[in-house]
Amino acid sequence: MFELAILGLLQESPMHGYELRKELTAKLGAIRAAISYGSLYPTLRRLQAAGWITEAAETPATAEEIPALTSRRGRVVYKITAEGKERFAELIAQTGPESYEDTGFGVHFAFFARTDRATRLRILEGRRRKVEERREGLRDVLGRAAERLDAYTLELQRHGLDACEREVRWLEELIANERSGRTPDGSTPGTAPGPSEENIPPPPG
Amino acid sequence: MFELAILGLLQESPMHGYELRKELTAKLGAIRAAISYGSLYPTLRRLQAAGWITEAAETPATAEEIPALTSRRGRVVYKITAEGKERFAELIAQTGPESYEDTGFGVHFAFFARTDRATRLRILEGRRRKVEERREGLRDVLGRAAERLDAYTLELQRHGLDACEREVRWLEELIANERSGRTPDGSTPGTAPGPSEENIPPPPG
DNA sequence: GTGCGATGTATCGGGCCGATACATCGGCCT
DNA sequence: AGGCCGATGTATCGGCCCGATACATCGCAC
Repeated sequence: MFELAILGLLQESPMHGYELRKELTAKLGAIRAAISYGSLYPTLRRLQAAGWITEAAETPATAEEIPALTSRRGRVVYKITAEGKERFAELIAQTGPESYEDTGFGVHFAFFARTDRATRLRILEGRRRKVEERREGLRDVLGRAAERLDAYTLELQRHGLDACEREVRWLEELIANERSGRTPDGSTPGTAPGPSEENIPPPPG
Repeated sequence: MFELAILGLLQESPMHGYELRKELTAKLGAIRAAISYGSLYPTLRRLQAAGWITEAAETPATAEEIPALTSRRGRVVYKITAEGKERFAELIAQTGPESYEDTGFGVHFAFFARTDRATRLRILEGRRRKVEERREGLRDVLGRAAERLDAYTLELQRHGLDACEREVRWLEELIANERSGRTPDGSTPGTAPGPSEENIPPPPG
C-alpha cells in the first residue's frame, strides 16, 4: 500500500528517506500516525528491485573538494523511473477490496487529485458500502446482543457506530460533489463550468 | 495485543477458535473489522506454549460410540489456566504507549469492566493526550502547509481533525464520569451511592 | 569543548493479515 | 436419491508492517 504513496510522492519530486517520511506523515497524517523506517526502507528497496525507482547518492555541490575523510554515508536520493510512473498510474486506477480498507482508502484518497473521476466515484462508493456494512454490524450488536455486554463495551460500540454514521454522511457529500463536478473546496475546476473535467493533471516537476 | 483479548474472553468461558473469533468480532467490532485466523491460531499456540491456556479436544457426548470412521478432527476447545488468569491480571493493569494506540486502547477499553478505576483513568488520559497530539499535528498541517496541498488532501485532513476533536470530547466525558464514580450508562455501581467502588468483579463462570 | 536534539540510514524479530486448503454439517432444490 | 451450497471449523504460508535498536553527522547553545 505504501508503494502507491511513495511512488506518488516521488512523482512530484525526488527525495531522500527522511524527507519522504515527513511528506508521508503530512499527507497521510489524518489516516495513520507515521510510517515506520522499518517499513519505509524495505519498501524503497522493493521498489528499486522492481525498477520503479532509482537510487542516486547525493553528490554535494562541487563534489570532490571534500574527499570523504570520514567516508561519510551521505543522503540517498530516490527518483521515480518511467516504469515507476506507469506503475503508479496502474495502482491509482485499480480498485479492489483493499481500496476500501481504512489505510488503503486513505492512501487512494490522498492522491485523488491525480485520479480520474470514474475511479474516484468507484472508490468513494466502495468505501461507503464497506462502512455501511460495519455500521449495520454494530447496530446488530447494540440491538440483539446488548444485554450480553457490559456498559463499557456498549459505550465503545456506540462510539464506533457514531463514527461510522459520520463517515457515511461525509462520503455521501463527497459523492454528491463528484457527481455534480465539484472539488471538495466547492470550486468547479477548469475554465468551463459544469462536469467537463475528466482528470486533474499533475503539477509540473 | 490479542493475547489480552483472548485471555479475557476465555476467562468468561472456554471456547473453540471459531467461536472465539465471533466473540472477538462482537466485542472489538467498533475497533477493527475482524481478527484473522492467520493471527488467531498462531496466537493460541503462543498462549498454549506459555502455559496460559490449555487445549482439550472435544469429546462428543457418549464418546466412543462413533469410532471415528473418517478420523474427523473435531473442535478444539481452549480454556484458561491459573497462570493465564494471572497473566490477564498483569496485562490488564499494565499501561504503556501501546495502550494509547488505536487497537491497544480499544482492547483495553473493551475490558474496562474488569479493570480497576485508577488504571481506567490512566489509560483514558493517556489516550486523550495521544489524540490531542495527533489533533495538533493536523491543525499544524491545515494551518501552515495548507497551500502546498491539494483540495482532496486538505479535505482528508479536515475529516481526520474532526474525528480527533470528537474523540477528545468523548474521552473528556468518560474521564469526568470516572472521576465522579459513574459507569458509561450513567448508573452508580454498587449499593452505596458515590465513588465507593474500586473494581467491578468478573461474573462467575 | 561538550552535550544534545534534529537529521539521516539501516536491520532485526515478531505480530498480523489475506489467500488458500481442506473437511464436515444441515438444508434446500431437483 | 443425489447434488449443491453456505455456515462451521482448523490450519498454514508468504509478505507487509511495526517498534526497538544501532550508528553517524550537523549545528547550536551553554
